[in-house]
Amino acid sequence: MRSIRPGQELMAYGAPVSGPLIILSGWAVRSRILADGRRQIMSFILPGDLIGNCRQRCPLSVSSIVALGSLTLCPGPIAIPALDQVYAVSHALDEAYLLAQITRLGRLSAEERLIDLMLELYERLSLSGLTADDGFTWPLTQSALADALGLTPVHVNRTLQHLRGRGDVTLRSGHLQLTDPYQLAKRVGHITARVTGSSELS
Amino acid sequence: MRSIRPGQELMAYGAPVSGPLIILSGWAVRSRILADGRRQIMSFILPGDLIGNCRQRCPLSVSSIVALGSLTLCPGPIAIPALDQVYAVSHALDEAYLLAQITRLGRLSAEERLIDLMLELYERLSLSGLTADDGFTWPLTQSALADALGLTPVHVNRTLQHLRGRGDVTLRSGHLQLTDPYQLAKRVGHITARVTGSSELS
DNA sequence: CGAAACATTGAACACCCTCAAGGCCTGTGG
DNA sequence: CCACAGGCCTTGAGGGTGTTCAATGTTTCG
Repeated sequence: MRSIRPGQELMAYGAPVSGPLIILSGWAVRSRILADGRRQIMSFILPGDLIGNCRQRCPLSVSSIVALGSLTLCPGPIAIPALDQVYAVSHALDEAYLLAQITRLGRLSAEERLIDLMLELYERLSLSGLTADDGFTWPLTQSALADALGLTPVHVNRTLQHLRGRGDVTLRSGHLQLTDPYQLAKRVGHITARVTGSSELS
Repeated sequence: MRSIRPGQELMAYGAPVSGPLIILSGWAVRSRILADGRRQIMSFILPGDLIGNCRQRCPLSVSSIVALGSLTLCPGPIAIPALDQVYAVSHALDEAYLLAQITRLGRLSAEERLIDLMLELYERLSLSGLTADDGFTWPLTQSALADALGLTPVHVNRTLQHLRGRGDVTLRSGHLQLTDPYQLAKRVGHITARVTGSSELS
């Protein structure tokens, strides 16, 4: 098990991938920085998630991975046939979340993007039992949210206030509370990721 | 080998994935349609590309796949250990292209998005020998481009004319010609996808 | 207690959208 | 051969969503 400090880079863009890691606690982001400093967050990595899950020889990282807060992680087991399915499902879910992110950025309004992302995080954390009473720990700054949603921090702030004003969410001191997740999902047309026919998840 | 008509759906969203397929000729798109009719194209599928490349049990499709023009394809070989690496690299490249798409949609301007996508398609087709003299067949309507780039067809049209006006590209009758790919790549900070340490690609 | 990071607010502007109309090209049928 | 229909592309004018710049308030932490 390893401990990581806030802001530390777990994996650098273009660097060789050493091996699979499992996040035990804390959040991280997969991101890319453009030449002029613009940053795009591709996806969020939550407790229980697997990273560095590559099958090709000499894999290179296609994104950098940065710890949002303090993080603990441990090496993932390799070459255990019984875990093939777990790795495969994990990989498929990762892909599904990337597709959801593309749809958010390409076709949703700022308000829809925020709600849709909150619902995705809520569902993913629920699978690990990290939610309680439709709420969960929220370590994201508005600036990080902006980089994930393709917006500016200023506009994220205004959109958040709009959501608070409508009573859709309660967000303060690192905790997000969804007033009515089902109703929100219906409003923005949010769909839950599903990658296998049977109901075996994660 | 199978032939597919223009507009035909190869794979439906949420439907079981039957098995791997290889595109022999023609282009297709991975897309998702929202409840109100908005469409987002996640990625383009080019000749030589592999689809339905899932390892989990009972895989469900997380996007629908639609033929852009006429298409020919054949089933991909399965359970041949020697091909594991090919499948792994194909999968890694797919992921890299999704990340590139996320960055395009989240942080690039309309003009940058267009150029960046053109360069990606150019590079991918080059790997299959489907380009000649910095140009290639261009089967995309402006409407399809808009759905891929998160823009409206009207604005795609205006942006294209701007590019033509600057002499960056020549686009007419189904053929795209890049005036100076290297210069364009430099201008928008485009980076070529790379997923393995050695120089074995595709 | 002071500094730094984060959140909030206002005003002006830009990029891209919407709506609507017209032009071009291709294939089809009379 | 011509008329017509249906995609697709093009163009204009006006409006809205989100940006930029800048300043102030708030929280956190050493």
